[in-house]
Amino acid sequence: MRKRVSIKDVAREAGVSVTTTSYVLSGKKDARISAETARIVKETAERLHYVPRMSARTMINQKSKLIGVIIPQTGSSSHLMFSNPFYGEFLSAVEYTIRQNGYHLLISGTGPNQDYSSIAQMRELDGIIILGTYPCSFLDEMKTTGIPVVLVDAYVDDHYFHTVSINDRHGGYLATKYLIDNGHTRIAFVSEALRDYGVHMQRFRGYQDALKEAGIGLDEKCLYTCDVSYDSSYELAPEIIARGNGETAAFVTADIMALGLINGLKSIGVSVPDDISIIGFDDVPLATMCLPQITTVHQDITKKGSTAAEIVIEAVEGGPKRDVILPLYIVERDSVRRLEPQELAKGLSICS
Amino acid sequence: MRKRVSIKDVAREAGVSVTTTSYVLSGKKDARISAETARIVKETAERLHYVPRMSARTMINQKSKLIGVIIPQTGSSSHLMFSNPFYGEFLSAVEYTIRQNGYHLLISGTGPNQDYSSIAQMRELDGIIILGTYPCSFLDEMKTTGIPVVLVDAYVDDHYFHTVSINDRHGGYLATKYLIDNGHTRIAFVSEALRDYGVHMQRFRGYQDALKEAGIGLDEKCLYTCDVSYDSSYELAPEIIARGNGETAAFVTADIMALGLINGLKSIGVSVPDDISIIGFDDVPLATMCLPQITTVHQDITKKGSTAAEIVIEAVEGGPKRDVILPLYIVERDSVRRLEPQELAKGLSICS
DNA sequence: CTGTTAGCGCTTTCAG
DNA sequence: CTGAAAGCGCTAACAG
Repeated sequence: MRKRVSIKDVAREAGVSVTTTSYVLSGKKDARISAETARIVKETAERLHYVPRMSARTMINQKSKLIGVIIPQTGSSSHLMFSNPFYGEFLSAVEYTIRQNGYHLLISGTGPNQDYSSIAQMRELDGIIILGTYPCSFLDEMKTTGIPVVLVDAYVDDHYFHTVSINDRHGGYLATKYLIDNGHTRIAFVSEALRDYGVHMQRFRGYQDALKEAGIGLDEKCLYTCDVSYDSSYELAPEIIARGNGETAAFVTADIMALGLINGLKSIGVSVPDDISIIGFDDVPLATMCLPQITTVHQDITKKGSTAAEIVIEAVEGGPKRDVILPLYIVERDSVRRLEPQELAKGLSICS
Repeated sequence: MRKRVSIKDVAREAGVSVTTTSYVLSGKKDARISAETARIVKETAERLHYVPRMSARTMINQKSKLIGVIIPQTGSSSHLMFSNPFYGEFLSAVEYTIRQNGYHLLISGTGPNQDYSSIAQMRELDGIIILGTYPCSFLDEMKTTGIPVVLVDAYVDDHYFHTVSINDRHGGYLATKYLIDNGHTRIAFVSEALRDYGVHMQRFRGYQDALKEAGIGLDEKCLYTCDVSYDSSYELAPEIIARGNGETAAFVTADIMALGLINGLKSIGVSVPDDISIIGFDDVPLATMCLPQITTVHQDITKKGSTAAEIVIEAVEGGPKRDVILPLYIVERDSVRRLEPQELAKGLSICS
């Protein structure tokens, strides 16, 4: 391998100084360079396949043109959580938007001995997009870096952070209300373990709101917890039946979990929606690929990604604090059954 | 924001020179530094929250500790192809392995006016993992950068590139043979448009091999093409039926397509496996989340990712050329039905 | 065992 | 309109 061509080489070859070369190639507006010189320099750079090194530029500009994205990891293996298709779709939108603006994407999980603020500083990230909920200490560390951060799907009230989210509480309300409007009164709530500032907590509040509005008391026995994964919710199915609370419906706070539950239920002879109705959340493509197709709360994941990306970039370039809330609506499909009045008292037939 | 602390600050604060500081912090083995000095320096660095900047290191070492991954993009929107869960799982494994070795992941698609070799040089990537098939001109450009490249799922015979793959031809053979062994003789082949060096081409060869072995002639009318996406294969369903070739089975070269086809068929009243049997390829988690669960050719996607990652890292650090072929086997599930002898002549009942 | 110093490739005053 | 030179943060000879 021959040595890589530097700006010096271009300058020498073009017969001008490095300054001139730099001016031409970085397109400085106030550089009074003759058209002819500029042409020669550009041509020479092209001919030598000159590509400026970001590392050198970064040292000077204090700008790396790099955006970091933090995606939740699976607890067990600390692999990135791409098992939930939500993240792939989100990332795809972020990458596209970022790239259109001349940035690149650094993607990294964090291990026990490597905190992200170090990675951020080491790589001199211009901006960071954080997906999901993290301990306050983690976010405080991020603040000390001074790097703009966009929080996605986290309820943290701190002026430092930009946010993009949906109204999860309202979403939870809509989902639960939809079940109630379809005649259900015994409604299970299935979610990830509730954490402060987390989306599931908010969806739970919405669940409570709808119950309260309908005059239905909250029954702690109808609350279930599992990981946000297909397998975990699949395995939850027998427990729901075993507890025998007679739910006729369940609000499951992520489609991937809803699908796991539906299939888990199916595997023990319980049919959705015939025996129990299920409504999900997210509206990932998966929701229409299965049987029954999942009735769910729709959010625009791609839009969430592109919005987060736009906001970091704006922030990097000095933009103001932004907090965006994206819309939400119910998509009716086949996993919820209308319960007729006479069935109300019966409860889940399997348990009778 | 106060200015970021540099190695100079640490040196001054610790009362030693920058050299000493550098030696201590970058853990040079041959540095004869007194234990006491080392302790003080480390402590000071800690106290000042010193984090070395990679950009400066990169300039010196010519090593960025960055690995680039190229993921196929959707033709239409040039978003990363995360709609196929294959890529998420793959990426997840790469990221994890890379990170364990002190590298980070740069992920970027490429647009029309931004060729990847420029990105690679600009970011001074240490290594590159390329997923899928690209024009030779693209690969030739990569070669000129001198950066180690691992090709995943591409059949390019060039000593420059490391490769990790599976025996796609054998996989295609296994899949087709499985259908034949189950009594099928009219077998459709559904794949992405065949490209030289591509995995689908190889799988097609395997399809031919099995047909030939069984003395079944190749019928061009039974060859179908669509995008590697759920929607695209969903829409293919009516065409397969309309052509009226009487296939009793289909080998579909990706699970995501197989699922789309199954559901597309279902939507027009054709049942899998009752009316037509389908075998997929990949064994993504999706294959067990649907009904019927998809009989498919299993490959270990996570292993593929971690292997690719290991190979780039080895290559970066001067390792030899490697070509790894991962194993493959059939997973029997519910999308293939055994065809009884008397049904053989009948063909697809729908078309009769 | 530790300090001085010369760059790595690039941008940017400041002089011509 | 163009060039010389300083310096971003860090490492690695080379001296002491």
